Amino acid sequence: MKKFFTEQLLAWNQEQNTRTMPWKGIKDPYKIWLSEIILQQTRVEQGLPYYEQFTTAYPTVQHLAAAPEEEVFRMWQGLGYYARCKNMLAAARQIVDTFQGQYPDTHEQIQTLKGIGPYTAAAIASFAFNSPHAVLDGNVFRVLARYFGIHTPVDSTAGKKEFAALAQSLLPANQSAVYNQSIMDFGAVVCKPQQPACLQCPLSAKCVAFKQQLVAQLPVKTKKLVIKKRYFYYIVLEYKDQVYIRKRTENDIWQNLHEFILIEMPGPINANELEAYTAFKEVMHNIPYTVQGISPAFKQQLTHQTIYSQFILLTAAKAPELAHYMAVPRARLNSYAFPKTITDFLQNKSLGLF
DNA sequence: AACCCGGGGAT
DNA sequence: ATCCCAGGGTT
Repeated sequence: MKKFFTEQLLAWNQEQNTRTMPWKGIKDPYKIWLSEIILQQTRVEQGLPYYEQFTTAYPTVQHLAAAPEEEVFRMWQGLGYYARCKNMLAAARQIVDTFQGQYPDTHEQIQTLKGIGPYTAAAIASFAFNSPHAVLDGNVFRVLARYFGIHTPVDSTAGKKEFAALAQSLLPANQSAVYNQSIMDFGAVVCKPQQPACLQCPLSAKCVAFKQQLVAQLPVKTKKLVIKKRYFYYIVLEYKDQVYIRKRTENDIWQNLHEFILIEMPGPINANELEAYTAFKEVMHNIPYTVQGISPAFKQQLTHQTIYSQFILLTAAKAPELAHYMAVPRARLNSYAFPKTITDFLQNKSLGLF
């Protein structure tokens, strides 16, 4: 069963796999690494333009390591999971500082880099160095759960161990790069999450889930998604063509991105009445201002949160003294990274203010 | 072990 | 709405 699996998978790859990606088949560990970080929990189509931008702007790890953090974050803007960006930059500097600019070539060393876990270490080790480590990503979990009929939840510790051992046992040690590439492509193209192409699948004859009609039930996941709602009211305070922003530093969404003066409310309010709230008065207590306008509400759906944002535009009558905020000329806002909901606001010309 | 972290496409 | 995407880090 295992031998059939590996043989058929490699045959499918050779005969039917037409999936193409710019990083596929390359051997430069730096570019492989960039692609892997960008693609963590991110679809290939979404990550593709970012990969092109990063490899163009930073063709080597030395270029990336020397880049200003703000510039790198700006390039990452819109891709999400911003800790990846922070860790990527840290890893680039690790490589330059402690590995003499030479990308580490062993699985053990690779996994010491920031932002590289079991999956990414195996991917780089196999793709760049043909090292015999099986990748275990969402595709692999799904393909193996179905083909072998495994009901162990993939989001449990026991499941991760079981699937990791199975994946490793299937890996032909001298073909780790092509095998790892094949199983992920196969999961993305044939053994898809919804409506997999079982009738064209070269593995279906021995696929447990197919034979038992359990394809839709596998893989098993236990965690349930809880989505909380949050209500953000942003004060866009201007003084002499400068706008007040700050970097988010809390353990919360959008860490290291920038924002305007935020007042978060426990529930929705009428933005026209924001001035009456204590939180607003505390921020604006000795700043004379006039209201220039109030934006429509922006809604952003994240995986675990729904964010409702509204922007109140104020002009200060004298220079505001605001701790923790910096005054930035409007024309220079584009050198800072913002969350999607704020870039949406900045691009909304209906208010005529930006 | 449980929880947190974005944005977007498909259904 | 719900799921899931070339997952990793923190608590």
